[in-house]
Amino acid sequence: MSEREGERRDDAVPEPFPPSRPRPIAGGRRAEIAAAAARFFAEHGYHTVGMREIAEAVGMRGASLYNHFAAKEEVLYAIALGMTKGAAEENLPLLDDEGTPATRLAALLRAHIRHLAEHRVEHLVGLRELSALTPEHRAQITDHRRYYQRRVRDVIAAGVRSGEFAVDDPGQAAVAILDMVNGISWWLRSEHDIDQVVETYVGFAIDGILQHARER
Amino acid sequence: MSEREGERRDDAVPEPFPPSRPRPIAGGRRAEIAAAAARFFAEHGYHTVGMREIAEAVGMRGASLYNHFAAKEEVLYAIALGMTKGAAEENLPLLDDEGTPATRLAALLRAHIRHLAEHRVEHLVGLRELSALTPEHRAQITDHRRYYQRRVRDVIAAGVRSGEFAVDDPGQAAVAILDMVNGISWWLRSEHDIDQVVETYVGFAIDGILQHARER
DNA sequence: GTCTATAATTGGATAGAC
DNA sequence: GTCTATCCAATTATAGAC
Repeated sequence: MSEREGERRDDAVPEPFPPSRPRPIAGGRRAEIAAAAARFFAEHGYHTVGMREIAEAVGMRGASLYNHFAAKEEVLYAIALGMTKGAAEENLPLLDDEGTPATRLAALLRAHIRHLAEHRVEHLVGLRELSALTPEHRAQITDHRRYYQRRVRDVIAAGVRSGEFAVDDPGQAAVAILDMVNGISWWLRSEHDIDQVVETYVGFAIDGILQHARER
Repeated sequence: MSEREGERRDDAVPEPFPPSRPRPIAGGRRAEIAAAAARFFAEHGYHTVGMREIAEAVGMRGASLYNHFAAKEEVLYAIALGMTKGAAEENLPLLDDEGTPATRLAALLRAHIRHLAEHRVEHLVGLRELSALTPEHRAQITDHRRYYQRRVRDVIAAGVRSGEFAVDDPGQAAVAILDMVNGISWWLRSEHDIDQVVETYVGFAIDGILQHARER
């Protein structure tokens, strides 16, 4: 029920994720192409967008794209990877900060929703176009998402043990919360007040689903 | 704060949805084709599945499909419509039954999740392949979903007025709840215990997000 | 209503000059 | 690294016999 020493926590980081580092998406032309492609993919769907269309958006001809990506599918993979792997690397460290499970999870969710809002199109594409990836690439993306989900489950489980949260199945709660917040990328528009959305959803998750003790 | 007469309720059905009735999806060959297509679309994505593949699954040649559907996109439309319109027609009447907002919404969510579990592939396709529809068809589907969402919002608002629920923004709560439960279609497998999932999620929504008074 | 055959188009990817 | 030109494969949809 109490934490041990303040150094180790019972939801401490499990095996760190394998150091696969295919190629950085950030780095000039490549990033520019991926960003343009993500916008088109999000609006019209992966298969209806042609290489020529993407090329035109960044001011080159279709054939020139192959100097930056070996195939169209590689563009999609870069987008999906930047979203899943990127989100994991930027957000998950917050779970290792000081604080109770409730404060740490709240921090993660705030970062998660903000990340999702900033990379809305990439998120949408990464969620929706999984079936267009090669089996190998799809497996990579799925692994990253599973790892993320497991970390959330673990901090929820820690909160249940400490008495902060009251749910029967931390794994199911993690899935429900992540599906709920990821749903934001489907309807978020620039008109929305992000701060408002963030606080509302953190409340839904922590005070709502996880029944964070609110009477004391 | 109290209900008027027991006949009218303050979340009573708004304008009934327009009686567009393009063609019944149920009815022999057409339904068989749509069902097969839905399975393939869900697994591999709309654009990677060919008419030949669908035809083979129902024991005919690709060209013969055009005796039942005018185009491939019409198959997708039939699937999406059967899912959105079908769900609305089967589930929404539960909101007009007797009972408090909490019991009526719980009944709707139970039916919603069961409907989603029984038509899992259609649900997945209807959620994911919207961008492959013609603008007109996409607008139809979106209208149905908006109507469904509005009905959920209204019953939540009624629950807030009656003091059963405690949320600031019923519309936002409706979106969050529907995104959460619709997320089920992404990971549900036949191994899962549906009854368990249903009760867990109804709890997340009613007792959790909506903070249904649980201390009295 | 199903078939065979094929039209018509699209779009990913490559060759090779510059 | 970008271009022009082109190949090539895949796929929706149609024509017309049965």
